[in-house]
Amino acid sequence: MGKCEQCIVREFSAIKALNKEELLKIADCKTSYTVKKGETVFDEGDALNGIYCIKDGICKLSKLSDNGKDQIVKLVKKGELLGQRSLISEESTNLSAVAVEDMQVCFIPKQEILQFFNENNQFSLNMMKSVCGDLKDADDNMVNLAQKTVKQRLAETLLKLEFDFGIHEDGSLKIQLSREEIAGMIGTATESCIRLLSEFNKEGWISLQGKKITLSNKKELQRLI
Amino acid sequence: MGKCEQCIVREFSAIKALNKEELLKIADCKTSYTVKKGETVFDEGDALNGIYCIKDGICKLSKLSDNGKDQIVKLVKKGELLGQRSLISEESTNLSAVAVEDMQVCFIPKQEILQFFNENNQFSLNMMKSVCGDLKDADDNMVNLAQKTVKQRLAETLLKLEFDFGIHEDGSLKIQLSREEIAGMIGTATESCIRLLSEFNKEGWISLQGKKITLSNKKELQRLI
DNA sequence: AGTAAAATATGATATTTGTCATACAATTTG
DNA sequence: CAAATTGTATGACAAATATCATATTTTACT
Repeated sequence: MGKCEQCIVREFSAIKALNKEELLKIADCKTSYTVKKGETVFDEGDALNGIYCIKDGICKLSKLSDNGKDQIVKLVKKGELLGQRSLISEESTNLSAVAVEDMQVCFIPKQEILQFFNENNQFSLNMMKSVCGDLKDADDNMVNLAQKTVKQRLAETLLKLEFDFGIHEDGSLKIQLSREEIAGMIGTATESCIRLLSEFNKEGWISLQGKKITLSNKKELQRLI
Repeated sequence: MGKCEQCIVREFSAIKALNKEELLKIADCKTSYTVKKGETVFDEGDALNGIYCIKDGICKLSKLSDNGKDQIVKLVKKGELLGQRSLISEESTNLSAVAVEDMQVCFIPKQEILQFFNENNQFSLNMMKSVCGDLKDADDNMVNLAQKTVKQRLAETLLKLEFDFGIHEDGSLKIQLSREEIAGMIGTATESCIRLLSEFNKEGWISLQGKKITLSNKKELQRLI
């Protein structure tokens, strides 16, 4: 079992504030496992008994709306943590987490984390900063959802996906989402999303080959926003 | 100058974790002042050198969208703090804060707060919880904006305004917002908002007398959602 | 009080977006 | 491998919402 010292999560999350001793502690109590694409890490309403470190893969945080559609609130990728908000608020989750690609995660029990909060101030501060970052993103997102057209939101989302997750050698987006998932991110009907992707394709701004999306004219996409 | 001990902000915010000594410290360095309705506490992009305690009044946190409309992200009322996110993230603000009614605020310099973060763990925890609460609200709001109709959002917002700010003896909402502000909360055009308010009025679900709004059939409003 | 400015209200119309129907392609399953 | 299921695509239409125009009312100002 890994000692957490080399873990990527240590580079990108609040965990980086932990010292060797503390790392050994979580190495000792953590549970590692795999979550296959499409499988659920936790569900809306679940009470979490700890947080998840994402060693590899990507998952979507989403919430089911009354109309039956799943709104994707955030994509979380390797190096990041999952479940902090619920742990801090001492509430059950308001979102569900489902793997968008195969994931490697480690579960760390609540007690350990709470102890770090009490003993390691830098850890608390890092965690706070991370939540604040999420809050800022959420605020920005709210404004986009409220004030921008679906077309603008799609263009912005595509650019953000490329920025956040990168591209393959052939130029296509590394992250592969279904049309339904993209629609769930921008807050529109799946059909509208498909239609707009086709339109972008016809305009030559993107190119589509199956699930693969390549942004071929980012300037034009940027101009839309 | 007050000693902060009796201040309402101490009841409802992270400040409640501070002991007498710490309270005296902020009492010593704080600046109290009044912000008139319509005046700005801080503007999007401002670098804040501290946080604000709201002793009285209400303000709106909003963000200007590219289309020139102001999206209201949150209403903040007496007892709450303002500017924590920017302080923690060490970034300039992403939102502007404008008084919706006359406010009494106290400004506490950054250094004091940062010191409390280092020395008072409960204070940090409280602050974290508060930001997490904001994050949860923002997530919920995102889903509403993305998945619900304007009509549903208006109904929900009206109910929430009554819940959060209460009613006068005559039953009308204590908080008075312009139609434009309500539109900015639900993310729609001012005209659409006015039109729907008229419709709700005709249906007998609410009654309008100038800026005063009374929810006369909350069941029906609830049913809409 | 009287005028200007701003906020509210409402109609007419255009645009955007959602919904339903259907076809086809891709993927999964037995 | 074939059948069934799921995902993608597109058309036709309906519904929701924005925009523009124009009254009317309220508020602010000297």
